[in-house]
Amino acid sequence: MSATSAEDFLRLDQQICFSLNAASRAFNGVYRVVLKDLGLTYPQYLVMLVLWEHGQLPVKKVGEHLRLDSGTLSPLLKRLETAGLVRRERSARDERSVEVRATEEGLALRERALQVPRRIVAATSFDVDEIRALRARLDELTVALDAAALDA
Amino acid sequence: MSATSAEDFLRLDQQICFSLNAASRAFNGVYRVVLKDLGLTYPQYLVMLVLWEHGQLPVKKVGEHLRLDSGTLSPLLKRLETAGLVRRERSARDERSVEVRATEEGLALRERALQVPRRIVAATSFDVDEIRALRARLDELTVALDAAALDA
DNA sequence: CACCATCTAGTTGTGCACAATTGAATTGTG
DNA sequence: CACAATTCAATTGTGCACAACTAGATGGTG
Repeated sequence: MSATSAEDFLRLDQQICFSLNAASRAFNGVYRVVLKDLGLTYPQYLVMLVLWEHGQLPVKKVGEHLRLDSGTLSPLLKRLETAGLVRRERSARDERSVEVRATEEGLALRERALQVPRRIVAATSFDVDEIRALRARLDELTVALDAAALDA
Repeated sequence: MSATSAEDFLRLDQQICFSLNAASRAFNGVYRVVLKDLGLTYPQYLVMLVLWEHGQLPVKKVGEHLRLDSGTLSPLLKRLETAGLVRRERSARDERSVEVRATEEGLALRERALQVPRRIVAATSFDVDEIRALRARLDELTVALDAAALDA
């Protein structure tokens, strides 16, 4: 009778998912506010972070950094190109590949973006160690979930 | 020189957001696999959970439970109605409101859904206390982020 | 009682995530 | 070298999140 019932599990799992989902969307809300000045969405900001850090990269590599595929990246990069922040050029060495890099305008945006992270961290009300611990926990979770998704 | 630079903050915040985002999407992936048999997406499953737990509810209340607005719920509920799982009826007492409830088929689906949570919890490789602790942490985060989003 | 602010769903439009497919280029193997 | 398998980006289609707006119903106030 003390065995955990399906109902208990249901409540429990609902809450962890709700919590994760809610936190993710709450983050998104804060980013939306903070990034509005820069004219970027959160996923676009992530792409710019990757380009600022690594310079020119093929779409494939950008996708590996962000765990995104071309179905998401192609239209996103096209919007960034329309906004004048990145350039896409088919690679001469491997014609399958498309190299992406920030334009001058895209590089200039980095200066204004430098204040973003501080504002985000402040918004969490967590300190560095707390964030680190939470991140580690979430990464464990992701590894386990990814492994589980492959089985079924 | 020991003050945390903008670059450090950038790296840190990038990782917490990456981690949260990745975990959220990993959860989604597991749910996609597990819910495929039931013919539900994860958000649809959440709506059914609410209806199973609370019975008939106006769209507004469903949205409050899930933190979703009519822009998301209206088409989602329409899909569930097309699938024969819910019914929508404009309230007689308040014509602004639309009452949503599970059909018999929708209620029957609950039996098959009872096994879902156990599989999800198993996929996390976390035990009950770990999940509870993580959930509490995420809820704190959400509260802080929501509060911060209102300021700006 | 009349009118205005508010509330509720729904719609429209934008952007993201992801599955599935396509087409072209490349690589590996016989 | 030829050809089959693989790789990469793009496209198509579905579904969700959210902002902005519409239309209709309701309720409070002068």
